[in-house]
Order: sequence, then structure tokens, then C-alpha cells
Amino acid sequence: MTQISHTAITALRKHIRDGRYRPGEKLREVQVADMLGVSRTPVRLAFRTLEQEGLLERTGKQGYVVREVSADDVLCGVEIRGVLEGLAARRLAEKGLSAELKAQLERCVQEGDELINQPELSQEDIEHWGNINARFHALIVNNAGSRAISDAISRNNHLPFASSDSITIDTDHLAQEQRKLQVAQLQHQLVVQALVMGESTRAEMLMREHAYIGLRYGPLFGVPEGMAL
Amino acid sequence: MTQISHTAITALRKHIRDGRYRPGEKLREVQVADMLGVSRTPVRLAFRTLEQEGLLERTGKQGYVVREVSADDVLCGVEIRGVLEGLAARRLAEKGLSAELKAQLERCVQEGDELINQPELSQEDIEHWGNINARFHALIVNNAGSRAISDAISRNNHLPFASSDSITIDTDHLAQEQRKLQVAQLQHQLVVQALVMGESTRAEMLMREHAYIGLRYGPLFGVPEGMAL
DNA sequence: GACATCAGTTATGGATCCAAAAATAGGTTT
DNA sequence: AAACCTATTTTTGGATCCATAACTGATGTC
Repeated sequence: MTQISHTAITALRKHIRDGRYRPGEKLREVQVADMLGVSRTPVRLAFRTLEQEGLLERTGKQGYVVREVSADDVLCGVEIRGVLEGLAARRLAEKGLSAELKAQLERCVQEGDELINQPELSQEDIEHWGNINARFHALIVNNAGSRAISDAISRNNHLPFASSDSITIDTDHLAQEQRKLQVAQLQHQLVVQALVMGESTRAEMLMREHAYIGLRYGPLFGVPEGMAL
Repeated sequence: MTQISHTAITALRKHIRDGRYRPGEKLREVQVADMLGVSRTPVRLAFRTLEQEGLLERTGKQGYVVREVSADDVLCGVEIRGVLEGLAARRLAEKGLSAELKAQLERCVQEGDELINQPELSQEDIEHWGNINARFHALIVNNAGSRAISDAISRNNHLPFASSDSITIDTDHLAQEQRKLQVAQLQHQLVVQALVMGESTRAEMLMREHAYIGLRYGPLFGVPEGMAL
């Protein structure tokens, strides 16, 4: 099954993300449907979903517009992920890691470590580290005992820059980015350490701080600020 | 505009909440449409929305089923609200309260205080206090600087027992409930105090603890446990 | 007897149609 | 000239239609 409505959702997300639909711009069902070459039905479904995700909002009585995103909204998205992933880490530490999960987390850290401490990083390496990073976060979030947390996080991740994927932005400053990723990697190691030791508060706080890596750490290493904050 | 799809959403929420649709039960578009006396279109829209909210989930290739909710899921919903409202309170404390907001919060506390310290509470009083409680939480959440937080919370509130409204359950034990509400009221006062003083961490932690009131405080006052936890 | 395959049935997704509500534009009145 | 009312156009929401994918059951073969 092709699931046109699903492709419509991702296509619209992409368009909004890339600024092809500007904040405040009104979206008309027919126009979007024509643009995607589909009928209005999947577009209507997509609009509902994107409204739930917070990318669109209703204007008065009729129509959806692309939601404006302020710098504070971006910060908020990051902080929300921080507290939610922090909650996941705390719960995990409190109930204890399974041997299986402990091994998986340590494998993540191991792989990341070998990758990030090379003398020079290629574009490809950074991408690879991004995958490891995603795996790490997913492991913690999906093992916190309830889908409620992972659901809340994945909903939040649709907000611009809120996802843990949005660490690496600037590919022109690989050297500086590497230092940033090394710090991120260290934070991963510390989180695993805390989780293994059952230090739940420490795990929570480390995870909360870790969320800020994409937003607040770059300038310290000379990466020009990606966004106005 | 009647917005049939909206009534379909709320009707379905109610049916699931009341257990008329059991966890694990499969929902068919036609059957639900017939039950509500509408066509399939609004039902399809409603299914998507309820899936986003976490009340329904897809089964394999075809169909939606009512999501199973474990005791741990309920606890998780409460904890998620705790960290999110805690985040809101912290942000509020850090940026400082406007005179307007300070007055509104203090009015909330004032009204609640007069109400809750009567010698005996009626059913009506408890309902009234529920409204004040809702106002209090809304004031904090909606003034945290970004709609991202209030959106995340209102999505979370659709989960069973996760909303701050679900404090009062047991109307047969008014005396015990009163003691619980007095504690809740005290927590409100402490939160306002911390907010006014700019004690951001204290405000956050009080708010997080406050989330547990519906779940963990009842037994201390002799209210039989509402749910199996 | 169990498993696989094939036909029949059912349910869902997408497209189209229709009616009603809302935006817009134009004209009239004060 | 501004405001209000009306008529036209636009847009959305709901219903229906159609094709296709998924489930069910039966038959046949190993």
C-alpha cells in the first residue's frame, strides 16, 4: 500500500521545514492537492495530522496557516525534549537496566567513541555518528516502560530543531563540529554510567543538559550560531 | 458550523473513556459511522486525530484498535504532565511574573483557600474547586512563553487520568477528599510563593510533585485507591 | 491431518460530488 | 467618504462512489 496520505504528510513537513511554505502562509486544500498531484482527501487528513503536530494552526473560521516559530519556541522545543528524555532516563535508572539493554547502550557508546576520536572526520562520519546518536536516544526513550513517553517525544520532535537529530548543522566547520560531537559523546558515556549505577537523578539531569547541545554548545567552540538565540 | 468530525472525536473519546469501547477492541469505520449516524468521512478524520492522541493505534495493516492502558501508562502520563508543568513553572519563575499574572495567580489561591477551608464541603464546592484548579494550571502553562508547552500538555491530557482535572474521583468520601484538596491547595500556594520569589528550581519541583496528588496522596488520607497502582 | 492456495467477502483509501459557510467585491445608503 | 448590506465566488466539510488491499473460509494437495 502506497498510503498517499502519508506521503502527503511527509511532503508537507518537508515543504514547511524548507521554508517553501512560509510561516503565516495560508494553505488551501485544492492548491496543495494540485501541487502534490493528489485529490483533496489525503490532503485533508494530512492537515489534521500536521495541526496535531503543531506545524499548522487554524485561522479563525476557515483554513490552516503555517505556524510561526519564534526563537523562544525553538528553545522550548529543546527544553521539552530535555525534560521528557530526562524523565525516561530517570525511570530507566530507577527500574534498572536489563543485561540486554546495558549491552546495547554500551555498544552505542563504544561505536561512537571509536568514530568520534579519529584525527579527522569526514562528512560521512558525521552522518554515521548521527545514526548512532539516534539509536542511543531511541534505546533510552523506548525502554522507559511506557509508550506514553516515546509518543510525547516523537510528537515534539516534529517541531523545528527539537529533534535530537538536529545536532549537526554546519558542515563547513568540521573541526569545530567534531569538538561539539566529542562533548555529546562524553555526555552519552556519562548517561550510561549513571544509568548503570542506578543514579537516577544524575541520569535525568545529564539527559536534560544534553538536550542543549545543538543550541548552546556550538558558540563555545567557535561554530557561528545557526539560529538567532 | 456544526463540525461533525469534531463531535465524532469527542464522542469517541467519551466512549473509550467510559469503556464502551474496550481496550484491544477493533474499530471499524462503517460501524462507528452508523453508531454516530454520520458518514465515514468524519470518522476517518477522527481516527487519525485519536491515533495522534494515543487513544487508538493501528493493528498491522488494517484497522484501528483501542489502545491498552496499563497502570504504568497511567503513572507515566502523570509524570509527563509533572515534568512539563514543572518546566513551565521554571521558565515562568526565571523570566519573572507580570503584575497582571501575579494578581491572577494570587486571586486563584485566595479563592481556593476560602473555599477549601470551610467546615464541610459539598459536591458543588468540589466542582467549584476543580474549576479554580483548572484556571491555576492554565495560567502557569499558558504563560510559559511558548505554545509548545501548552500544546504538549494538552495532548498529554487526553491520556486517561493524566489531566490535572482528574484529582477528584471519589465523591463518597468527601471528608478524606477534603484533606487531599487542602494539600493540593497548599501546594498551589507554595508554587505561587516560589514563582513570586523567582525560585525557579523550587517552583519546578513543587509542580512536579503536585502532579502526583491524584495518584499517590489519596491512600495517605484513607481514600480507597481508585486504580490499581 | 495439516498446510497451502485460491475464491469470495469485507474494509479501507482515494477521488469525486454536493451543499453550506465564509471570504470578497461591489453597490447602495446614510 | 465610510459603513453596511447583498450577491458572487471561493473554500471547506460531509457523503458517496470506486478500486484495491486485506481478511475469511473452503477446497485441494501433500
